[in-house]
Amino acid sequence: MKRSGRRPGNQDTRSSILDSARRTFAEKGYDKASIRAIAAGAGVDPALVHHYFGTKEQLFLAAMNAPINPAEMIPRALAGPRDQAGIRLVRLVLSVWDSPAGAAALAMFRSALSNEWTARLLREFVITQILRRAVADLVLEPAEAPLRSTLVATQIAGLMVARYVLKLEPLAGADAEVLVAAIGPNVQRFLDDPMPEVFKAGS
Amino acid sequence: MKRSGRRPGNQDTRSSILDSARRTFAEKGYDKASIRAIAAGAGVDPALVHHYFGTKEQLFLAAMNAPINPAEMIPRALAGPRDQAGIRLVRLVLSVWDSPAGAAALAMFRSALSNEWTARLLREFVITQILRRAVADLVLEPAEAPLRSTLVATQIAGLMVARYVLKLEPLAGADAEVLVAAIGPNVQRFLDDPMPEVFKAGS
DNA sequence: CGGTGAAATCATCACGTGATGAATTACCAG
DNA sequence: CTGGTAATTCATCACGTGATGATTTCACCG
Repeated sequence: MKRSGRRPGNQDTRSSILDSARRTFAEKGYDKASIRAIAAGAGVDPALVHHYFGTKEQLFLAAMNAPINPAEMIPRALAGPRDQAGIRLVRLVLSVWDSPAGAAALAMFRSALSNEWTARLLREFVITQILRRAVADLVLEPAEAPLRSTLVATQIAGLMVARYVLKLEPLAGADAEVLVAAIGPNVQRFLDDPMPEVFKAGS
Repeated sequence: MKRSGRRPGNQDTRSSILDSARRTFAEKGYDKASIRAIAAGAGVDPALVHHYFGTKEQLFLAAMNAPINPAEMIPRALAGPRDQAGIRLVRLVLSVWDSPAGAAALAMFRSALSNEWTARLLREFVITQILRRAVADLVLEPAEAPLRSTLVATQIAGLMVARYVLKLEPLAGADAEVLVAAIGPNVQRFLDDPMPEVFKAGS
């Protein structure tokens, strides 16, 4: 009367595990997303998750690898008049995160806020791939690029926290273009506005 | 050969537990801050923590109650010329969080990013005590106050995330006044700048 | 028809968590 | 000196976690 063993049909369980992993990581973060919950979300035994992807870290990396590919969308933010880069940046961020494909990005972000090694992961990813590779190009004075790009990151991260994590109303339910129009110019000013003369005081 | 029972000396263990709780909550967040770790930080048995404060939630609330009292510092942000409120607000935030007393606030913030009920806690606290009670007064047009104040919250939250949670350099190590000068004006613009005409598109 | 390897499940293990109740000790009033 | 009460510790419990190894079943190929 045992019914172990292989189940008929489904040969796409591997990718359905990945889907469930992205969804679960997105709404719970890395720590609180249990392998059991991910397995249940895919209608599958927890051990099977380990069978396909080894450890939990590897599953997380596998879930993040495919959908996060900024190399394709960075040019889209750079193209166009330079004095509207801030607006384009905010619009790009919102369009990515509001789309279903943004679940993976949201997963990584939420995880980075509560877990140490995912935070390191995101930090290095954001710094090397986004800030230094894209935002820094928008800054005229190279010496100011590091601080200016982290200031931009400040506004973008705050938007994501308020809208997607804390869900502060009415901002969380606001139309994307309203936010683009309201926040974009401020991002632009982080890129352009003259820096205070206190600039040399670094660390 | 048992050495249970009461220890000599120390009658201030209760407050030392609270101290350890604030420190631990601040650097780990609500979930990852184990009662065992808090007890160890105070050099005390875990059961004693339950003895003084009942459940973990009650301990968290007790640890947050005392040091978070915005009623005293809100007037400080409101006083002064209205067109520099943004600068004063950023300066106030940084001064609070950079001080050792800011550990409790940091605890609440980090916890709100990873835990559901602490998020609700902070959300309602921030909305009712900070935004509606202070920031909203700075907005000229009352109808715009809700959105404008959450926009301000966006920038403030992003500053805290980047500086204290993700620790993005060079922003994390930057001098406070540099950030005040760079970010304050943008906060001010969230209060003053004309809103886009797309405004009616709410939820 | 058979058999080989992958897919899937079951039954655990070791561990850390929050929490509880009993036992032990120190302090203080009488 | 003697109770009694509060402070502190010990020994657990029940639970959820990530992970492993054995075992069973299916699919496919010859």
